[in-house]
Amino acid sequence: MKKTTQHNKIITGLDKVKQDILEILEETYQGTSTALNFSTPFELMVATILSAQTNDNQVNKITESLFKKYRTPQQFSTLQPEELEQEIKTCGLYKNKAKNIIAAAKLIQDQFDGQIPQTREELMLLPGVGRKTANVILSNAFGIPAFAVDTHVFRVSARLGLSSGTNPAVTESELTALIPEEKWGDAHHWLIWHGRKICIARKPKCSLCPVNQLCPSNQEYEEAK
DNA sequence: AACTCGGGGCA
DNA sequence: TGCCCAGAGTT
Repeated sequence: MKKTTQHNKIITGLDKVKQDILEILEETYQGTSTALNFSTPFELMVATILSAQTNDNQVNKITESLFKKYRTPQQFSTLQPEELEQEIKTCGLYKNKAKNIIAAAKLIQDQFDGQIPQTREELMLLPGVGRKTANVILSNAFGIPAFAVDTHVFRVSARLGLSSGTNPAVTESELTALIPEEKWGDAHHWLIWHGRKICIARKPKCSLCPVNQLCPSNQEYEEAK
């Protein structure tokens, strides 16, 4: 039983570090979150598909004029790929995205009565919608709790020891268990913001990191310099 | 598990 | 000018 007690103490200590990290991130990045406001779930889906491997700026620049011309699944489903490609050319990967968006619109028309589905399983049937995009739609459009794990969330949470870094789905469940539901939205923004500004993929700026004293990966990056 | 799509941002 | 990137699909 002594072993069990000791084990519990170690787990508690680790959890304390995780909570400290999350608290510092919260203080550091408060007010930096940007709301995802689109008038319909379908528009959010289109914008989220467009944002893959692309700077948000590129998407924000075109969505207003794009949705002024086309808004509904019905309207997108009748587009020719070349028409949509022209509209979204500045977002990168545009041929795939155009094809997927049109196909998704058709599927919503044909199989979902023109309404975008509200379960992850059904959302992931839509071309161009993977687990991350499905979770973005669930949480932002329908208020259904779902932690969207993109590459930033995946990398940063793994480096900080908040997750195992096995794969995005595992990270999703680990963060879901670690962070209180009412803070998922904030935590998501902190991790992404931190990943963009400080904990970047190559040569992370550990000296500027507000949690570098608590981070299990800090030493390794400092030594690598 | 590796490859592909791709223009824009940034060193 | 070259390298990298807020994913998802295919093989």
